Amino acid sequence: MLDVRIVREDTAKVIDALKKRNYDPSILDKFLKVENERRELLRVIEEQREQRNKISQEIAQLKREKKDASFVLDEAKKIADSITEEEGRLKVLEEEGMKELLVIPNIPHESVPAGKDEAENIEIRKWGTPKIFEFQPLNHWDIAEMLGIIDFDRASKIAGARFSLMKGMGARLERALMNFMLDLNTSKGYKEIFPPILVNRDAMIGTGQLPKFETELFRISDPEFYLIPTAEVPVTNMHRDEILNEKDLPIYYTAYTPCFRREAGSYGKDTRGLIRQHQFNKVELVKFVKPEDSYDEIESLTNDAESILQKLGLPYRVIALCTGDLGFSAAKTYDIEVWLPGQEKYREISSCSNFKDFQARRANIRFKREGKKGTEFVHTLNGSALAIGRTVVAILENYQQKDGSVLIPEALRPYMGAEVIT
RNA sequence: GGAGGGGUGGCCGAGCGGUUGAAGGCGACGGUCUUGAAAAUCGUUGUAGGGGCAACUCUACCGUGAGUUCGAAUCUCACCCCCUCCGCCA
Repeated sequence: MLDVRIVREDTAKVIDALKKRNYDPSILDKFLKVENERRELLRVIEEQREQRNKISQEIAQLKREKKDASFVLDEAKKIADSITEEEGRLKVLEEEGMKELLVIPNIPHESVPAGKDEAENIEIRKWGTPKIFEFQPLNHWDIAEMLGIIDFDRASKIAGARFSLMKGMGARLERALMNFMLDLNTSKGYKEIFPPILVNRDAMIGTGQLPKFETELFRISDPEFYLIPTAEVPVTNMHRDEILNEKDLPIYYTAYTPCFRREAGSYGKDTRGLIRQHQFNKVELVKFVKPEDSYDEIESLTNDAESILQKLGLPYRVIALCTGDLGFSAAKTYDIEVWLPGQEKYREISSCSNFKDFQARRANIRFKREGKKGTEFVHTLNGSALAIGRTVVAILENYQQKDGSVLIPEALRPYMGAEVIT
């Protein structure tokens, strides 16, 4: 959520940001209109309340002196009625305003390249060299099926399309990656968290999934809960409605969770294999930092995610998302894309974002500076480190051998208890 | 699922419907005392929004939301959360 003050007083800047994101700037019109009415009305109401409070004091005084108060009482009654009525109108305006404000996206940082869609994202750096195979490398689903470590047919029997079932060394690989990533992240100072994966509506609003992206989430009713699409949601919301101490910042968390996504609107995309699933595992990094540090922190967070790929020996590139491709809540995002020999393409395996105060404002996460009055919103960041299903894909495809077996990356062998999957 | 208890400021903990933004204590900060520290003592100590150059001032907030009232932390209703006991359960 943007600072209402900025929307009101620096409207041009917000319009500019919306245009860069391919949003229609007229979404601001209604908000601004409602907001002005709200402020005007609030002013009137506060004046009336002041009057009412004064009269109430008078009544109290008269009663204490056992004097007759009926005259002032009439007047008080009139004001009270008027206030009740105006407050009703105020509430409507507040709700309308909030409804509008919650669907306005974050303002991209000035360092974010301008562009209308993913074609205009900028490659920042590359690591590793895609291996030249002396045979035609296979897709991961072919490899996995031959090795008998993933069973898509049975997954679809028991759940449906876009689900997978790991078996034997496949299941072991999934678990090994989880532990490997968590161990590496915690060794860098991230505190391990294992949060609820069902959350309430307020949590989803806090990180920006709701109200705009309802159709991308799984929801259960009775009682109402949402399945998290990423650990970002529960972990960021840990500090909702809190005032943190300056000395506690920065806070670094890492969390493994299953993630659930409807993938509505992606029919026909990545229908085979592990790339796009309704349920997948992911290890996430989340940071709470002081505003002045957040752009350094996104660099180090991205580096931390990259280091996992380096340890696994998987070639990747880092790209900066352009303004048109940036997510709703993000001010800046780097995607890390891993090389997939089966597709001869780099594919997203991590997304690292700085949300600045956008989520903090929605979730009301503040901090207090030592010796300073008042509070400020923290900046929040997060990134995958990494999406586990896609890491499995990358390992199977990059480490496949001519005989159909798959070598285990060195760093993972202690976790796998094996050097190769045959 | 059944029965009961409870949610007040950073924390603990009071609070006859009327100067209660909220006693008291702890903690924190500042001063005095002390060579220094402790002890003692005095003072300060919530958040947000509005108005004013400023001193300052107004409004709201005692789990959440509705209601009663001129006036609600205090009364009524609904909901949420926490705790205890019973039942059930991985």
